[in-house]
Amino acid sequence: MSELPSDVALMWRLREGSRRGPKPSLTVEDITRSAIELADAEGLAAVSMARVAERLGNSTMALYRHVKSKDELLVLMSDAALERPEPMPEGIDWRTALTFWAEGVMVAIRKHRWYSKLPISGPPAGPNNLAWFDAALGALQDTGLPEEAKVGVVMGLMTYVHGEIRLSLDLAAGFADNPSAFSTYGAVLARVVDSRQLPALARVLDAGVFDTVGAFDEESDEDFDFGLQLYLDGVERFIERVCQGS
Amino acid sequence: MSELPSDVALMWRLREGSRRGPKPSLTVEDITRSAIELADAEGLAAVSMARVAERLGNSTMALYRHVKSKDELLVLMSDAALERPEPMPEGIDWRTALTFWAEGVMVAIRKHRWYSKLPISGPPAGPNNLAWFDAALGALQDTGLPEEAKVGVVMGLMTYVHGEIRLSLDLAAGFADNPSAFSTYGAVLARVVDSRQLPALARVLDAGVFDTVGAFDEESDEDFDFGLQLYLDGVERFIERVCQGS
DNA sequence: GCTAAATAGCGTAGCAGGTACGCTATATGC
DNA sequence: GCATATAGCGTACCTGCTACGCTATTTAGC
Repeated sequence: MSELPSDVALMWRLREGSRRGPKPSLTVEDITRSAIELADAEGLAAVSMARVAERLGNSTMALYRHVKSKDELLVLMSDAALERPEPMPEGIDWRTALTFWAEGVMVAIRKHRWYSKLPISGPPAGPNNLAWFDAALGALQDTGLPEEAKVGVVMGLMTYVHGEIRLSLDLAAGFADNPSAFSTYGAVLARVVDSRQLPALARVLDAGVFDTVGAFDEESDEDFDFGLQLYLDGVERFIERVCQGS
Repeated sequence: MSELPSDVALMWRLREGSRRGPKPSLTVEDITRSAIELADAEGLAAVSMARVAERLGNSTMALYRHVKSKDELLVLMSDAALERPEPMPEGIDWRTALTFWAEGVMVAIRKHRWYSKLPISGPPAGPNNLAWFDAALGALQDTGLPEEAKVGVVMGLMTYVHGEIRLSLDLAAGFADNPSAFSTYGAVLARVVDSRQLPALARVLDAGVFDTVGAFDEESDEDFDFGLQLYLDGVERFIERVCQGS
């Protein structure tokens, strides 16, 4: 019966109603929602305690009655920003299900482009994060993998998916800041790459692979799907290997 | 002959020596090295322009003669912190080579635990980053994949590797901050997970998978290798498919 | 009801960090 | 030598997080 960490208690709304004192004019949910709206509109850098309070018509310090610190607020945002996953379609195989899941993650996070800039503070513990975790584990239900292997597969998948999203969002942000740095990427590399020192890269440049980077598109899921399918091919082989006896 | 971005020019040391004025008492390299040492010793949060300048026996504002902004300094750090990759052993197959490469990345980044907290500002453009990129492309030399496919494979691999490292370092940092939050992770989940709402996760808990999370170890490469091998299995299948004619 | 205790909101202030600006000293090109 | 470009730096401004203490408000316990 140890104490739960305060952020976990807040995310699961476990504070028991204490009675005495004035009625709160704010709730943690209001604060979190307001911070998320602000981040959506102006980016994570615009989220300061002062700006959030201003939006709510309160003073900066009022927030600290509901939230221990700004870091705690960021943790709350990171769970609240993810909506619940859509329920999986019935009767699909694990591979279709994980692809469906991965695209759901991508769609959910793309609604909040600051998401992947949040610091990771610990393993997933909020209700929405755990719901996504559960959904991915559920997709592996019929594979016969042992539970521990399912966790390994899902953790690797999460790492890949979050990493890919982070990369594409950060590149998109960089592109928005400074489009010319991208359209000239091929040219910059050509200026700087010595084919004696970086021969493999020079071959790629010669093949013109980076000449079209100017056509950079945040919404392009090509790279995302490509890497995802590679990983899932690996999972397929792993399942065959582990479950060959059954 | 357009201008190179100033951070790229700095990383490749392309500033041409201009003559007039006092001799600089500082170089960009000094500043970068000093910032890296400070981050190694006290974390990225300790890296302020003031602290870096103090280490160098200069005033804060002196740094701005060499570096446009703190963000630019971070970009310089992100390239300088990676050493050059060790040369690949001769005569190994692509899979051994990429595993060797991935472990090299992990070792290199683990020397600078703040690395994965850096914001991503654009595609790799510094000499060290490009050297690593080249090394991974070189590992696929004999596969017969077209250049564009190599790039896709390597990008996916980088995403996975960096993501996994980021996750493990951030979790390790969280663990150092607050070990009890980790040793009680299983217990927290048990308190909070309802087996009706999150059935797959509940099964994992029942199987006791999270009971040993207390034995959290930053150095454990198990998860890293597991996911890596899954991905490489996928690459293997991809190569077979694409190159079946040859 | 009445009182004591707990609590919400908030004003103030301290501290840290990034950086614009302008001054001074110094080295070089002409 | 003199004009000019540049290195270093002191000052000052702004933004951001948050500790502290005051006041007003509500309720538990009597």
